[in-house]
Amino acid sequence: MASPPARPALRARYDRRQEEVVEKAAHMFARRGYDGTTVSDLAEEIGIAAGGLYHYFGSKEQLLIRICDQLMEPLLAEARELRESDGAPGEQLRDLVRLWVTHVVAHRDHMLVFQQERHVIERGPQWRAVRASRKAFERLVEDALEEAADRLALPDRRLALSALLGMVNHTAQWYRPRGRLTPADVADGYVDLLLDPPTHDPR
Amino acid sequence: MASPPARPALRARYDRRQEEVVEKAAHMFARRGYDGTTVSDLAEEIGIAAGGLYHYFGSKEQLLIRICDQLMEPLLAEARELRESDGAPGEQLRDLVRLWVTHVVAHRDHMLVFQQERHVIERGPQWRAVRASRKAFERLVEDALEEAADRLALPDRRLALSALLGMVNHTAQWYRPRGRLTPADVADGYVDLLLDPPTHDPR
DNA sequence: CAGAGTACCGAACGGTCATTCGAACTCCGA
DNA sequence: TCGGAGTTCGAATGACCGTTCGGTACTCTG
Repeated sequence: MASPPARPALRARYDRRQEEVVEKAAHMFARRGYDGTTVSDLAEEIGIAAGGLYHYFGSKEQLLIRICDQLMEPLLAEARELRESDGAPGEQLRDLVRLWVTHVVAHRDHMLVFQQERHVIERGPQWRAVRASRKAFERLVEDALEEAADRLALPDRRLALSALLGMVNHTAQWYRPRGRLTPADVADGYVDLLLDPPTHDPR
Repeated sequence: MASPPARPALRARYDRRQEEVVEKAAHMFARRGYDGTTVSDLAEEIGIAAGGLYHYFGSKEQLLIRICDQLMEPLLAEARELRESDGAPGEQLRDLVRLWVTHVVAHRDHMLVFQQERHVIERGPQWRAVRASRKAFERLVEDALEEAADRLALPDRRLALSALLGMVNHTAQWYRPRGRLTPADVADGYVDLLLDPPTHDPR
């Protein structure tokens, strides 16, 4: 991998191209799998020779790391921001899940890759940052659940957390943008499952 | 791949060995990924030379197919049996989810492989049977949800189905047999989330 | 114990793939 | 228009891996 160009005018183009590679790679990895996609396949999709890709990335694995980073880092940042904002503590859970589902849906390919390559992510020191991001985010969700504990439909909070993680992550596998549900609809559905029905409802 | 031995006395040993290969393969595939596990790795784990494995399996992919088949076929069969049994129609959902979670937990490695290699399963005619099993099973779950529709906490049944699929499948990723929750506990938790609280409860 | 059927070995093969690298080309800045 | 930084090509490389196959040792059967 070459270092990025020093001249600012060229730097922009370089960054744009690099971004294109990440995006196309995420799409192909999601469809055919990481190992099922050769560097040549990817290069052909971009429109350059295989060797040319290494101008933008040091290795195939670094590309994969970048995909996962781009997924987790902004999500974590936004979630932290939300957490520090004021707002009814009980309603933070709903906002968090909305943010989360929206993110998953907006980066479906990244998410599918992230899930499919779990075994790679779990091993190796080069994945430490990605693992830390995921852990930190899950911790935020856990805290939000804790704050809504008195309204939780499930006595076991660990189980509630696992259930929520399962539901939201699985969303990447079935959600279609042109469907009838918005990401917020989906998120609200999940939260409604987790929380007891409002008490002001007389039967 | 050689044909199985004709002599019955040897057939038993052959079958046992084959089963051992499937089990060990599922375990390694779950941990290191399908592509991350070489045939030599697997052979070493079994304790024979790489070539020797081909005595029991035609190819690495056939082995993967077998793993997925062994996961889905018994599950589908048991689910169908349950469905045809008598029992309160409303309670079939709970029994089905219990059966399902128990199965997922008992075959965690198979399940993890099944999820991780989704992109392979979706392609190619040799995977048709596996895809059909999964589809049929999901259909059974859908029907059970339908029957419990009047007690569902979520108006949107498709969303409820997706949520349930997400929760249960995700269970393979966190459940530990030595934990404090039994599979039935977990299953009941999921069902409790999906169903409205019982109406006979006076506040 | 003989010999057929069975299990496994171990070396080799063919193919694929990530990665490297020097040359060639493009295009910006002066 | 020129020089050089930046970009891409294309061929080569080296490693790895799934699979094959002929031979060997083992085991059950009669």
